[in-house]
Amino acid sequence: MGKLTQRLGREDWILAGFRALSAGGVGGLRVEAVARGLGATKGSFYWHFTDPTDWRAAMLDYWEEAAFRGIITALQAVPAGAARLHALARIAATKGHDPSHGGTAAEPALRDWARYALDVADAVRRVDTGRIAFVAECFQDVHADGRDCTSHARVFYAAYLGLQLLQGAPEADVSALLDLIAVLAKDSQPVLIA
Amino acid sequence: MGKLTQRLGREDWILAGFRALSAGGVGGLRVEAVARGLGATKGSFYWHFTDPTDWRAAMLDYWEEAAFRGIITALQAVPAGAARLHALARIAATKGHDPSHGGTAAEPALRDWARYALDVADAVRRVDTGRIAFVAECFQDVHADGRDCTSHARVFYAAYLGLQLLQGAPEADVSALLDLIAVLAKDSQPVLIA
DNA sequence: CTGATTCCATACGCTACCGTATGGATCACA
DNA sequence: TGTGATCCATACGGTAGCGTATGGAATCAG
Repeated sequence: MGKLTQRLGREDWILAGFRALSAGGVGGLRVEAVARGLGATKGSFYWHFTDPTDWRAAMLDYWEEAAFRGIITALQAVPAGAARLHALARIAATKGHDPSHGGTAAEPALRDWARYALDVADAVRRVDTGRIAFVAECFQDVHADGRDCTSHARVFYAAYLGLQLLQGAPEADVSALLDLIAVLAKDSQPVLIA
Repeated sequence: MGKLTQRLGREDWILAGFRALSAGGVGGLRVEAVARGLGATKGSFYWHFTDPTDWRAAMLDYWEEAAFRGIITALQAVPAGAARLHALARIAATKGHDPSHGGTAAEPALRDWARYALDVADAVRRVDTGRIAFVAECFQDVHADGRDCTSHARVFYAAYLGLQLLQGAPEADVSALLDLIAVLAKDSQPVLIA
């Protein structure tokens, strides 16, 4: 979590913001409430941030960086091809449930937040397209011909998001995603984009 | 929308609640703010409801009924089999975008609300399992053998939810879902639930 | 140790919302 | 038209959060 110092930094407030976000949604991002959770007062807050708006912007920057790095760099270690896709399925279905890192646990709430704030929507869109592009590369590594796998990747990523929403058992989600990979990879026809 | 009367009924407040929910999320469900939107004051509210809690419970009942009826009764008219699955894909990818009915437009916000309120989570879970069961029936009609299609249905429904989250072009979503149906229906192996 | 800088608690006025109480407006119906 | 029931606006006190101002504590440089 935060450092062991008594004095707080911007990052402490940002991480506390993610905790509040995942616990209470966008409505939980209140200065004085989070301050109580940190054992501080808003005097600290208004030292590190000019506004709650400033705070939220900092959270957004932090998340966009972490969300993109998170899943993808973890997979760079796995050799390309089918193995990487399988690892992706396993990570995707399990990572959402660990509350360690603020950013990933708060992602559903952030996604809802995106519906009311334009800048949040932009950040989410950038992360999504980046992830989909990466998944498309994974599918292309499997097929080894030059075709476009964006549509497959998009459906797979959508299924991942949806399963996360359905809050089912992680093992069942893993097998469902693995099955979906198998079924999509077996499909030899390029997808028509009508 | 509401009736043309000046006096409001419970349903007017419920529908206004859905409008506020989809416009501003759970944080938008404030009595006095919604009252202003209705050209009324909270005097009316506290006549029809004892609490904001009472209000939200009524909204939840209303939604659970409408959300279950909505997609499914629209499909009972279509003959069973592949045609029904295709119609489902088309409805699923387009219905989310029309703001006519409060309940369907507010569904994403309601889904987020479910993360913080237990009763909302229960209602959403009931609707989801009902819809998945219906989709499973559709897949079974296609295969015409007795196998369990719940896993396929779950993945398809998850993809539908995810695509809705991704906010892409409706036509692209339709084709993606149709493609997914084709690919899933082609799959002759029953899915292993590991 | 001392001065300067960094960081934060406290106090204050302001706004928005909640919940209740009460009187008045409007409608149904005879 | 009158009368009871239905519906609602207004007014009030209470709570919670925002933003600022100000003094003081913690920390670091020298």
